[in-house]
Amino acid sequence: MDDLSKYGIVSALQAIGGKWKPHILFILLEKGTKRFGELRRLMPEITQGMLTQQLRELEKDGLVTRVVYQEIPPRVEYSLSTHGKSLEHILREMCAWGFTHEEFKKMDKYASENG
Amino acid sequence: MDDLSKYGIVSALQAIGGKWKPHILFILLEKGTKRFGELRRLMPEITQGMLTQQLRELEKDGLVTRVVYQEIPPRVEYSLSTHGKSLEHILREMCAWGFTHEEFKKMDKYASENG
DNA sequence: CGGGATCCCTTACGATACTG
DNA sequence: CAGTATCGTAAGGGATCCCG
Repeated sequence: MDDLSKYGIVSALQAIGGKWKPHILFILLEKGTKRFGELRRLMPEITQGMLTQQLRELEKDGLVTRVVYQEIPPRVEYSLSTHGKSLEHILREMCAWGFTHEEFKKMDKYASENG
Repeated sequence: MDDLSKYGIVSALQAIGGKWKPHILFILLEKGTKRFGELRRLMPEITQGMLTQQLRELEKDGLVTRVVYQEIPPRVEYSLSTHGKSLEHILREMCAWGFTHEEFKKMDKYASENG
């Protein structure tokens, strides 16, 4: 690994970073194909506009596949692309590290409060 | 992995995300202990203030160890803590995935431009 | 149902000047 | 040398309204 390592990680962070993308990716990873409305129900805090925007970015990055069914009422389904699924291992590792990090911070706080 | 997976990843992203932290972590990972001025020279684009802020946050998160030598002129050395080193595997995987992602985007662009 | 458009706020980031 | 303080800008995120 050379001095340009950072560029790879910057690209990765742009693809999966932000407030909502990890959550969306995990849902599609764990639960498979979902409609727009289902995603909204699974993420009650997100607004319609933000969900649309995040899905568009994930689609543009090739991580999520969007399928539109020309029906009345309209139906749109989202799923992970093959490329998106290649993130599974890294997402799970980040998740695991994050949990140990939370534990570490609690212990660290305890240590600093009690010597 | 349950529905709360996202929390781990949010914690991880807060610890290593942002414009500068990955670069700082990679430098300390690859080159070992560095003084403040050395870090500045290795990252010419960052301002003093930002470097200080990012290092403080990394230190607060327990990823980076800061050692002050009471000398004139002052000397301060930064290095990865044991906990910080536990990020090595994940950082390298993110970096590798990021590079393949860049290649994917180029191919995807080519495909969309040429059928 | 699944959006798009607009406006607003907060946070991240950055430039500059000053200091023990 | 290794910071701190202040101020300004850019980007991310959010509320609301409208639409085929």
